[in-house]
Parts: sequence; C-alpha cells; structure tokens
Amino acid sequence: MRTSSSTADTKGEPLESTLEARAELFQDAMGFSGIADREIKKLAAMATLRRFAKGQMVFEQDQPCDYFHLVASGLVKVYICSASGFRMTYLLARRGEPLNLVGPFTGDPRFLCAEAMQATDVAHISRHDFVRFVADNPILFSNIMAILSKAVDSANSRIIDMVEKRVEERLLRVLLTLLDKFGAEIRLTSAELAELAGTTVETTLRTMARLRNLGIIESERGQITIIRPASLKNPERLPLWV
Amino acid sequence: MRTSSSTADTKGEPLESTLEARAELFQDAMGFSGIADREIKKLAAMATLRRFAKGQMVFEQDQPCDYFHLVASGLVKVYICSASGFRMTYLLARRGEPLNLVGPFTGDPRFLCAEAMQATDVAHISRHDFVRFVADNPILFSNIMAILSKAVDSANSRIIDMVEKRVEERLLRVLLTLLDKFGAEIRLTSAELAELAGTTVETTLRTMARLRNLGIIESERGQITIIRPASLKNPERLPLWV
DNA sequence: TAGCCTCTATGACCACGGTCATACAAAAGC
DNA sequence: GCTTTTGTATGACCGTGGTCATAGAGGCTA
Repeated sequence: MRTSSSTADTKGEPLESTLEARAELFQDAMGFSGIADREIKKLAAMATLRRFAKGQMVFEQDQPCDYFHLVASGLVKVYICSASGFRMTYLLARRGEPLNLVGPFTGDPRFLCAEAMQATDVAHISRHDFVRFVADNPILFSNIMAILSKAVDSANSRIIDMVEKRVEERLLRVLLTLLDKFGAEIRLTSAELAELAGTTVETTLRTMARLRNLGIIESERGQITIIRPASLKNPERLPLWV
Repeated sequence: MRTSSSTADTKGEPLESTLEARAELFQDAMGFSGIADREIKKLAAMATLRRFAKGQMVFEQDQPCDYFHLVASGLVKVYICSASGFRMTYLLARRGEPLNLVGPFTGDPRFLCAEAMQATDVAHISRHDFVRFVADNPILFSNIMAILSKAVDSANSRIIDMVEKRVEERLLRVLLTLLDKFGAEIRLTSAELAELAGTTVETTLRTMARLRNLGIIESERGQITIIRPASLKNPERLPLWV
C-alpha cells in the first residue's frame, strides 16, 4: 500500500524555485495574513520546495514532526489511520493550505498521514525555524488559533455526525462542503468520498445512485457533478471543514 | 433542561478569594508550568472566582467567548450538543484544568457547553487580559499547543472509534481513561457514561451488565468500580482524552 | 408516609449499514 | 494485442445498537 519512495525524513524530490515564487506562496497562504513583506521574505528564505507524485506520502504517522508543510500546488489529503486500517480523511489541502499547524510546536509524532492525491509541490520549513518565526510574529498565533478553533469544531461536529447522522446525511454534508471549496465538479472517487464521510465504498456507491436518481448529482468515473446544489442545503449549525 | 440562573455573561455566584489562593491555583494548573512566580501573581490578580451549583451552566453554546475559565474545585463537563439534542461529552475538568483554551483567542461563539457536575468553583479571566498575558509569556503558547495537540488527536481518535468500534469497546476505553484520571471508583451515572462513549443510556446499561457478569466492574447507583483493570487494557494506539 | 424524580434494568422490535459476493467497464501496464 | 488494476454497480445476508416499552429500587422533599 505504501508508495513512498525514499527514507523517512527526505520524502519527495527536491525542486528548484525562486525566492519570489516562495514569497508569493506564503503571501496569501492560510494563516499568514497580516505579516510584513520583509518577514514573508525571511520565511521564504527558510523554505524549500519538494515535489511528490500521486500516491506518495508527504509524512506518515508515528514519525517525529521535523517540518512545517505548506502546499504550493496540487492536492494533499491528510487522514488518520486506525490499527485495523480504517482511514478517515479530514483535510484536503491545496495551494496555500498548511498540512500540520500543531505538530511543529511539539515535534512529537502524531497519528496523521498526508498523501499526495495528484502531482503536488509542498514547501518545507524546519520546525525550529518555523517556531522561531512564529515567536517573532505573534499575529501568527492568533491566526493559527483561529484555524485550530475551526479544526476542533469540525472534528467535534464529525463525532456527532458519526453517531447520530445517517450515511446519506453525512455524504450530503461532505458534498456540500466540497461544493463550497472546489465548485460543482468534484474530482474524487467513491473510495475517497467514503473516507471523507466515514463509511464504506459500497454504501457510498449505493447512496450516490440514490442521489443520481433524485437528480441531485451526476457522476462518471472519478468525478461527481452537483446538479442541484439547493437540494442539499445544510440544516446543521455545526461546521464541517475539509 | 437548562438550569442556569442568571443572565448570559454573569453566571455563577461571585466568590471571595485571596490572591495567594488564586496564585496557588494557577501555579500548578495545566498548561501554566514554566511561568515565573511574579507572572503567576499578575495572572492571579486578574482572576475572579465564581461558584456554580450542580447542574448550572458555566458557559453555553453560541455565546461569544469573553472569559478564560479554569476550574478551581469540583468537576465540570464540557460537551457539544447537536440540533437534535444529542450530547457528546469530551472533557471532564477538575481543579487546574482549563475549560476553553482556544475560545479566548478568537472570542467567537463556539459550539461548546460547560456544565458543573458538582458544586464547583471556576476562575475567570477576561479574554483580553488572558491573550495579553499569553503574548507576554510565550512559553504558554507551546504549552497550549501541546494541549491542543492532544485534544485534536483525541477528537480524531473518537471519530475513528465511532465508526469502527462497537459500543462495548468504546465504553471500555472510556472506563480505562477514567480509571487513569480518577482512579478505580468512578462516580458517574450511566447517562453520563453514555454521553462520554457516544451511545444511549439503555445500551450503556446493557453493556455494563455484561461487564458486571464478567467480573470486570461492580456498580451501584451513581458509581462504577473497576475490579479488574488489567482486563480492559487498551489495544488502541490512538489516545483518548477526557 | 406519601409522592416524586432519578437511576437502573431488561424485553421486543427492526432498520441502517457493514461484509461478502459477483459483474462489468474503463484505464493502465506490458 | 492481452492482462491487470482500478472504479463502479448491485444483490443477499445479518448483526449491532437505537427506539420504545415497562418496571422496580433508591433518594429526596413535604
């Protein structure tokens, strides 16, 4: 199953990039608003880019967290994996989105995996550089806390969903969330949707067939198109975040 | 159902306390290690104590977060409540444990409620004072991040549990976690256990009967005693935190 | 002592969804 | 070209656990 190609701490292929390109990346990255250009430049100088092929791991569970990761292009799924192999995706990160906001502060191994879903470039900053930079720019703390706040709420909301919502409702919520983030054309397989909704491929396919019959979605291999977004309006107050 | 007695932002009864007593509270509070005595004194000077009766709300969902809360005595459950009334307890906080680490940074309303399970005293610090204090003592950031890291892992672990573990396993994990934190005598009702394990009272009672027959626990009204802790060793690597 | 509420206990019912099975189409590899 | 892998599709089965029901025991107040 594992498709990572190299040793533990040097994943992906090094990638040449200009300081300007990296600065532009951090400029409008999630959580980095309100930082002076001069400081952004410092950040860009500390960063290196690496390229990952589809299916390659950006980081794996139980490994110490030595780097802060920020997606520069492509798409990465961050998921948690149980002992029995069950996977739960809880973040689809594209350009400008960090993969691990918490990890660099403690450095401890976590239970998360990150895997490239397409050819993807990721910026790396050593955890020490990152933590020192955050300490020098306290506004980052508020930004990070705001993001963590949403992440924790989303996780708690998911717990409630798992126990009291039926699969169809969970899938609809996932689709609605994906619609907000990626638009009406969602290029994911049923297996990937299942990992987002916390169910199996079979049940996802069955439910998708029902939604298709209702005229809510259309689907072909590797792609779902939402036809009638209005019909899946989310009655839940609790936020879901992907 | 709601038993809160007063207006939104002035819950509980004001309580006289000495600066020394409050300093002692913060001294060994979770997340406040490594702070100089002089700073702790400042913190204690900003805090006020309030007393809550059993069943009283410390804060409720959808209210802006104006205060940082730290339990001084008693026991508080922090839970999330869905639209349909389903509750999921995810923190039992006793002396030295904060109720809301994230909220004060954003001030935004969250989806959490906190309710006193016994007569309880809680220290309050205005969110602005708290945020300024954290900015002045950056070590607090690392401490808070370490706590959040565990909280997020625990939430993610719970999501996995909900979807792939049976109720009996979830209950055993909850009991094991409570054993670690409170000892073998757990003074909770089946309804409270159910909210911790994400199930119903009936199923909890049925499962408890099974565990009793197996000689793993004994129980009487409002109390469970773990007889054979060894038999509920936790095979899961993922942490559960309460 | 009566009355009420909370907590515990257990039976009956059944639906949701996980598991296993088979099948086929589309893409990918050789 | 052929084979293999991946993704989609659907049927059959059935176990877990939620829901609703009833009942009794312990604790509290008047």
